[in-house]
Amino acid sequence: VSVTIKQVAREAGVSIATVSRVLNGTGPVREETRRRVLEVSDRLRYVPHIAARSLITHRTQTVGVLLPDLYGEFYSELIRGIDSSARGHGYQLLLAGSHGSGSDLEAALRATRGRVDGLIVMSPDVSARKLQANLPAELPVVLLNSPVDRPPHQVLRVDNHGGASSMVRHLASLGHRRIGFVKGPAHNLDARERLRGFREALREVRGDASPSLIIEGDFTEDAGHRAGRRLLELARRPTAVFAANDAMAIGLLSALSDAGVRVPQEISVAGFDDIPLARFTSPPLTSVRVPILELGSRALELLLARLSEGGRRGERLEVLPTALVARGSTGVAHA
Amino acid sequence: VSVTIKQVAREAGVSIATVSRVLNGTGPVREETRRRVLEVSDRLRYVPHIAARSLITHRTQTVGVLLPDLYGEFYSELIRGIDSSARGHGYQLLLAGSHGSGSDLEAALRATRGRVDGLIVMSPDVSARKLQANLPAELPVVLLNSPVDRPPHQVLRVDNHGGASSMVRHLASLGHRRIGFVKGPAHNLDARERLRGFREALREVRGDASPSLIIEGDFTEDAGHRAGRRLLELARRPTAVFAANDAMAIGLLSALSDAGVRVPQEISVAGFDDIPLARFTSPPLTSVRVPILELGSRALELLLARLSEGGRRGERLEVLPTALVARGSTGVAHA
DNA sequence: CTGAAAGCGCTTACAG
DNA sequence: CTGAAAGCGCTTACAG
Repeated sequence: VSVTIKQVAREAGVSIATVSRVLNGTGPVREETRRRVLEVSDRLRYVPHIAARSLITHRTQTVGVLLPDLYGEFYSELIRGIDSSARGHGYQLLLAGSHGSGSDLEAALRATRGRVDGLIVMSPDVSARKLQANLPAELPVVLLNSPVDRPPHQVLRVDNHGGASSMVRHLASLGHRRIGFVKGPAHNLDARERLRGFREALREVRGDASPSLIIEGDFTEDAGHRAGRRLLELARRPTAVFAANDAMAIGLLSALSDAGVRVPQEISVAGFDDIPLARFTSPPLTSVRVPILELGSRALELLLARLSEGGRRGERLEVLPTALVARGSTGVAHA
Repeated sequence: VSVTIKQVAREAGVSIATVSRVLNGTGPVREETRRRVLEVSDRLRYVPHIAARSLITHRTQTVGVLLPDLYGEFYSELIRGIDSSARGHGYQLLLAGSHGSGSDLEAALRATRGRVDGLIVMSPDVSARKLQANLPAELPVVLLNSPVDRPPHQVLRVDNHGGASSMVRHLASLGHRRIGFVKGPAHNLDARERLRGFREALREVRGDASPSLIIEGDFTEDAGHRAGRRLLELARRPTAVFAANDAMAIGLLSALSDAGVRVPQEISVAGFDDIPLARFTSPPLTSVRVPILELGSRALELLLARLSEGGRRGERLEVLPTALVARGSTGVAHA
């Protein structure tokens, strides 16, 4: 169907080896020959067959991206970061989402054999051991927010703990001591680290550590909404609520609005991630900025570095800083 | 590095042809041979090299997905729909976003040669002619919301026109006649169709057709915010505003909230897309439901159908219906 | 039921 | 500077 190198060679009156050399810029070629080959190749709209090439070169110019899920703005930003960086370096993206269960991850991993040069894997939910067992040893891998941190894998993390702590300190500086927290999924590393940061900082500022102030959640708007209702039923309401991600904070805002509770006059609300939408909730959401786009592009860069590394070993763990972004949803504690 | 079919064959004491037959379930094989090959292949953790296979079979089990952009919830939902459907059928996704300009699209298209069995292309911004010229004739293609509708390409569309009209009728039924409209990007087909639906329905209900009620926009929250401010400066404010997508409606809500204008008491606000977040704005956003997830999964199914079609020709244009979802952001006209 | 061989579209030593 | 040939890891007629 498509035009092959053979046709270009015949048409240009040279061997396929020469065509290959011209197109790859390898080896010496007479200028006139070069021009002729290029002219024919353009005219025939020849595009090299990558699969054939990669069989020999062992390079596919493709990066596999395995994500636990694809729901929501977080992932689209992450993918955007990876994609824009990949594009810049001439790489394609093979995407696989929703490997919720371990066997899905394994299947997705297997399916990438021979089609990618490296892997970016985000798997905050899977146990470290399981992950280790499934990762192909021969492929460079960058792990995002993963519980694994031993070589030979590069790990890129977000400073979840530090971000959560600084939010608590921010709230404390506004006078809050009774602070509700809406948790993320129990097996999710990000969620656990955020909870840990919350707890430690709360102790530091001598906040109220009542268990009733900590509500279950799963990172969805719905969970935030439910958590909001539960918190409102408390005998002693918190003066502020910190949700482990923005989606839940948005659900929280919605529940408070439904109940006629004013934010931040009666209750302050804070989130985590600082998704693009956070600026546009009412009131605008105070959050912890996670450089999602950068997380994606940096992951790709680390992977490319490993690809060209050739055995050299560098840092294995990199942590991206977070930043507190104070907006209208947090204010001084009322009572 | 990886184990090849040759190693499996040697280890199992058979020819590579036999290994191939066993693994693909083609051709007759003695049960005992079969078992032995399977045992060895499992033990060695053999995974066939897809690139090598696809060189012969001309099938890659991969679908290329080309999107104009990756920003926001719309795209993550769309990708999620495509991905979940692809996974179910054993297909991988090769993703390329942000082909804003025509040459990017062409580059992205070329890069897919030999690595995909078919293409899902969303390109509401590019002119029909340009698109036609670049699409590989030999590859099955499904076009999403694209201006092209002539064979041989399958086109899947969302009923933008009908959705916009029904929103106008909804607003009219609440007594609104002075309705502002925030446009999407000028060259975007979805945006144009929504505007057209708005205009036609507005005429139907004898609404105010003042040009000052139609504001420029580009589908971002920021544009919605700016549009909100502009509308508030009008001598005669509209009693309702219809944004061409939810992101802009959210920006609008934020601008109104900043200005202390109550929604829907003073102004009704409506969006388009019904992204997951629309339920959680305050007040919850009235919108037009676009089945984004279904758009993605349906696109993949249509593509797969074309792949197995073998020359048979079916419907070439399919339009997914939209649905009005009335929530708290729209109410009866005040004055 | 099984194997030897051709061939998919490329790249790359090896000669010349 | 250029070409013939080997080979990447597979699949698939063709024999037997």
